[in-house]
Formats: sequence, C-alpha cells, structure tokens
Amino acid sequence: MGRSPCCDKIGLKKGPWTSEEDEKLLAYIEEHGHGSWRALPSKAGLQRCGKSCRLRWTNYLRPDIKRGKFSLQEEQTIIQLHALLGNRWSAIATHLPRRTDNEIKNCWNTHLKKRLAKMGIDPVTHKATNGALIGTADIKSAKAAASLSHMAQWESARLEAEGRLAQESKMRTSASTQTSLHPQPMNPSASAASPCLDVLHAWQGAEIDLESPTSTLTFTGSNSGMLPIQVTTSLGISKSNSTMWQQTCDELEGEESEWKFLSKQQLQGLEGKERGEDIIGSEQPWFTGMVGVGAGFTDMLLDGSSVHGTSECWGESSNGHAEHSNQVSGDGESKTYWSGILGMVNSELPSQPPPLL
DNA sequence: AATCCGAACAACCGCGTGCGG
DNA sequence: ACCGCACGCGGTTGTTCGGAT
Repeated sequence: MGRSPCCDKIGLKKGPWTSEEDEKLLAYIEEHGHGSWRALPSKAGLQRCGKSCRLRWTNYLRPDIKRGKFSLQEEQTIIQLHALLGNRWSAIATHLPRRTDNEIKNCWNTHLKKRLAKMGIDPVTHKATNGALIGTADIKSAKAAASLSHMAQWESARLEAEGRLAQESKMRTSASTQTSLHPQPMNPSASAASPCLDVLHAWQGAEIDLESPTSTLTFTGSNSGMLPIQVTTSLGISKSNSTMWQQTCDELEGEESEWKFLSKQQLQGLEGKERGEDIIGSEQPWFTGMVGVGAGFTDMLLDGSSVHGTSECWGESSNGHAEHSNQVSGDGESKTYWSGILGMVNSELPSQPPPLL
C-alpha cells in the first residue's frame, strides 16, 4: 500500500522540537484545527513532516493531557489492564484519563515491567516466575492466569468493536470541538470506551454462560462488583469532578509510589480505612472503580493467600455487599480479580446506552 | 571536575488499516 | 474490486539528565 514519504526523503527536520516550533504548531491548531496532518506543516510554516507534528501534538502539546509522575493508582491500573489487554497501549490509554499511549508505554517499559520482574512476576504473562513468590497460591494463580489468557482472547475481539466505536465517537466529538480547540476537560476513555463496555452490562445482566472468558465470571447481581458511579457528563467527567479529579491526582502524585517494596501487611493496610476514605471519598469514578482492585491485584501478586481478605475488603468497601467473601476457591479469586478489572472498566461508563454495536 | 552509566522520556520508523476515488 | 493516501499504533532508537565513581 502507498506509504507516505519518510521525513528524511524530503529533507524535513527531525529530532527534538524547539519552543518556536511548538508555538507555531499550537498557534496553527488553535486557529485552524489540525485538519490534514499532511498538509499542516507547510500551512503552519514548519519544516516537519505531518507525522511528526501529529505526534508532537498528541503526546506533548495537547492541552488535555496530564504530564508528570504516574500515581500509584495509575500504575496499578496499567498493570491490570496490561494483564487484560497486553501491549495495546492505546486501548489501555482509553482507561487512563489524560494519559497518552506513548506515556503509558514508556512508563511500562521503564518502571512497571522492571518492578514486576523484581517481584518475580513475568511482565508478559503476569504469572509468577519459577514459582518464586506465590507459594501456596501457585495453583490459584495458574487458574487465574488461565482465565486471564482466555479472557484476553475475548477481550481482543471486544476491542475491535471498541476501536470502531471510539473512532466514531471521536469524530463526533472532534467535529464539535475541532476549530475551537478548547482543552477537552475530558476523560478520553469515556467517549471511547463507554459504548462497547456497555456490552459488559448486558452481559452481566444476562449471566451468559458461554465457552468464553465470560464463563469464568458470575455476576450475582446487576452490579455485583461494580462500584458506585458518579454520574458524569458525556465527556466522562463533570466539570466539578474534573477539578476534584485534578486535586486528587495532585494529592496522589505526592504519594510514594515505590510500591514494589510494600510488604503484605502494608498492602493490607492500604486497603483499609485510610485508603478507602482518601480515595473512595474522592468520588472519582476512575478511582472508585479501582481502589480495591488495585490493592487486591497487588496482593495477589505478593501473596495469594491474602486474596481472600482482599476480596472481602473490596466487596465491602465497594458496594456494601459481602458476596465476594464467599469466593474462597481459586476460581473465586479469579472471578474476583476479573470482576475487579471489569468493575474498574465499567466504572467509567456513563449511564447512556451505546448508540449501536 | 571529569567521566561513566543507567533511567526517563521524546521522537522516529515501519506496518496495518480505514476510507475515498 | 482495486489502488493510493492518510492516519493510528506499537516497537525501537536517540537524547537528556542525574547520580555514582
């Protein structure tokens, strides 16, 4: 297929962007929108290829991206989603508000992968390596892992639909915002992820029992494992929430995220009151959906035997029901783990049904 | 003070794919 | 149906910076 000429073939500038170039690009996009990336450089007076401009814009200049250190919660989310989605950075990014896929990818490659490896977790399979650390939970972990890979296949198919819907959604959104180019106070995932994720709602309600990853999960209630969801705007985060979200992020950024050395006890402590109050109290949809999940996941990594307690804790803190505490088998843990991830994912859902699928 | 080294991150490159002609 | 363009994605490389020696 036809490929656009490479930058060096037509003698355009490469390498780091200067502030002047940034200003030019920003000014142009603010005034005209990006339009065709290919045509943009000449119109904006830049000696760059369109691809480079697009990258600079999406990864750095866009006003709606959050930069800086990843919070503990964000890191845990990345790990969980990576277990589910693999190296689909753009898909993962749709669940991490205001983070770019490139940033997430870098974070994974430079931090998270190494941490997991240090903990004895294979960052690719998310399984314990050499039976190093889980001990009595080996079998349970293996079951969870099996469930994981099974689910990943299903998720892969789901993502295709998600991608299409995200694109449609994006087009609708950009059509209304392109020229004005206001910083979208947004959760990019909300528009992108929500339609398809509604499938999960339907799926949960129906308790489908198929030879698919869905069969590894049982949702005993309409929202079992689902956490209270703050009603949001169509962009995912309401204006007030957006502010609160920023505050929460800022607070959390100061938090020690070197969780790799956290002991089991420390992790359990994190699941308790203090954390629940601090984070669940923040009323952030994204956070509320993942608090218990993240801790539970980390716990599972560090010591499978503590998962029971984690599940209970999560179940109680999330929806006030104790049903998770019944999940004492390996399968139960697997369900809990996956329910947690799905709960996190679902917590981003707006209440509207998807336009189509 | 100079050098080395690793971490972090920005940017590039090639491929796959959707879409319009 | 085919072709070519444009774009998005993921892997990889290059550059910068800070700490250690």
